[in-house]
Amino acid sequence: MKLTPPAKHTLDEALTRAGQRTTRQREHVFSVLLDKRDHPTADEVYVRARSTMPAISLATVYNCLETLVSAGLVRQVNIEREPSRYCPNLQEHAHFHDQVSGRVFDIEVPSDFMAGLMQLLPAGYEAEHIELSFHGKTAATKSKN
Amino acid sequence: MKLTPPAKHTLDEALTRAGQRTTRQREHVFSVLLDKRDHPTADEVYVRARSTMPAISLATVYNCLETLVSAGLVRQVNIEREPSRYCPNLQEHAHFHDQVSGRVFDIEVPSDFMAGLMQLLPAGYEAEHIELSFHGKTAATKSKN
DNA sequence: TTGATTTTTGGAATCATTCCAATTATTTTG
DNA sequence: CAAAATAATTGGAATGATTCCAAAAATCAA
Repeated sequence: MKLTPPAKHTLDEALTRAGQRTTRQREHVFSVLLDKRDHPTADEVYVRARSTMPAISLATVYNCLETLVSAGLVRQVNIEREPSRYCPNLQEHAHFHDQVSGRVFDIEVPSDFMAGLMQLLPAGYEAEHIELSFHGKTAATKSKN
Repeated sequence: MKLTPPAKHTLDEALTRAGQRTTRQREHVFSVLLDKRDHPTADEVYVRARSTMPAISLATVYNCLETLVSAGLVRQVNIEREPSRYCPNLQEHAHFHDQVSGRVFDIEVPSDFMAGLMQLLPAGYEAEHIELSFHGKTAATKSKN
């Protein structure tokens, strides 16, 4: 509901670096994402954001998310053509999409591993970003994001 | 424009196995995909299909593509929330998305490699399908798909 | 403060895709 | 083969996530 000082600092700095202002709404949307580390859609963020900022609009949520993404603070996760999801986990990682519950889980990937994937590329291809996602079922869908 | 006998056989068999009929339109859409091995969107398939079957409708193209995908003959490729693309390359492979031209290229992946990726999954996660895509630029965007 | 620039906002617009009900094609059965 | 049953095609309407827009509000710069 409220940004911790270091988070606030990260936000301010990233926004400034991107030439954007820190606004109440951007702070709030960022805090919503940090607060519950799952992978909410814009609409879910909207619902959560409104619980403590009832006047915020959906358009603003979209705007804020886009700003946060382009400032490099948040990652936009697209799974099959479902609504985009947003996650504040910036560490390079893969995703697991539970085909039953629809939920998305972060999968840690050794830092050098992704780099290794680059070897697959023929000469002339320069990837600046790799996306790796698994689709299947979880034993029980036990954890919480 | 016309299915080769082996392709026709593959199609018939896969459709029958899936409990679906072989129709003129399904054959045609399949042939359109085989004819030019790029990664067309439904709309592009529609345009190509119409050039030799002017009466086919967009809804039918969507239906046929969905049928072919579920029959396991065609792979649906989703890149960032762009319109779905379709590719008849069934071999396990990755994709490279050229951020400049928007084009998608197939990237071959050693057959055992994908299996190796499974090791990244914690216990309890069972992936039945892995998606790997690279996003970046190509040296010159020289090839043709 | 004044003006200039950004943001926010609600609603309209967009666009890929799906849905629908009617027609047409294909298969099955008698 | 004809008739009935089933499935596929079609055009247009509906959907739903996202973007666009123009006006109002907030923030910053001078």
